[in-house]
Amino acid sequence: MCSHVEEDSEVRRGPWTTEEDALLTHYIDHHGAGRWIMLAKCAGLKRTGKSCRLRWLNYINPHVKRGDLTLEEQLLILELHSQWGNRWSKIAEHLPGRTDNAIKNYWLTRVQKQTCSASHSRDMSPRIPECVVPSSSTFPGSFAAEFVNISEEIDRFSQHQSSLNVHDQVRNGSYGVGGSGHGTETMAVSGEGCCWICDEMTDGLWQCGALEEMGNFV
DNA sequence: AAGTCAGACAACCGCGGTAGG
DNA sequence: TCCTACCGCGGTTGTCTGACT
Repeated sequence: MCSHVEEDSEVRRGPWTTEEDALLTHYIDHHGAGRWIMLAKCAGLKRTGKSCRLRWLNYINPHVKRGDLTLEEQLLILELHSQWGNRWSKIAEHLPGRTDNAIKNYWLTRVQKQTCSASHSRDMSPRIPECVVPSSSTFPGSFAAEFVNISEEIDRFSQHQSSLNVHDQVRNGSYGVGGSGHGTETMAVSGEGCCWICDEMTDGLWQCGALEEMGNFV
């Protein structure tokens, strides 16, 4: 069954080489994925089964989508994280082609960092973020009136993201989405005092506090 | 041009769950 | 029921690369 068992017990670590990638790809093409410990031996790789599995799932697998996360994906991650917490594999199930590792990295390097920098600039007490309270200049009309338009904004999002259940979260008070009135941004507010701006121009997701610090949001 | 730093992401480690003997 | 091997997940660390001085 396995004609390529290496006697050498030395285990390689660190970055994968193109030769190793080729060996792994070739073996999986012919025998399929799974049985990783056996696979590692039979493919002639001086790697652990775990390492092979990780390399396949996170990098070599042709279904893995690479490159920047889209605005829709970023929003979806936000929503799913509020629902599942750090259950990265669970979150990844809803983002075809994205791996749990990639989502985790995205969250830790982008989202969490922004949240931290924003919270450090203020006291840590729970509060309604300033950005959801409309000032007369930036949010004409009453606070209530602003939220009347939320459903329209959600519908806009739903056109792009039929899988989102933002409607439900807004109803139960854990999530809010409202338009800024400028046509290119949409605001999402979590129930934990966290506020996000989706900028369709830059295809990015901004945390209110971070934006305020940058002077772009008053 | 060289050195330093920070961000992004790939890879490893440890733990818990599960299936099979 | 216990033991062992294996798998998958989440947290953490390591490495690379580009920006900045």
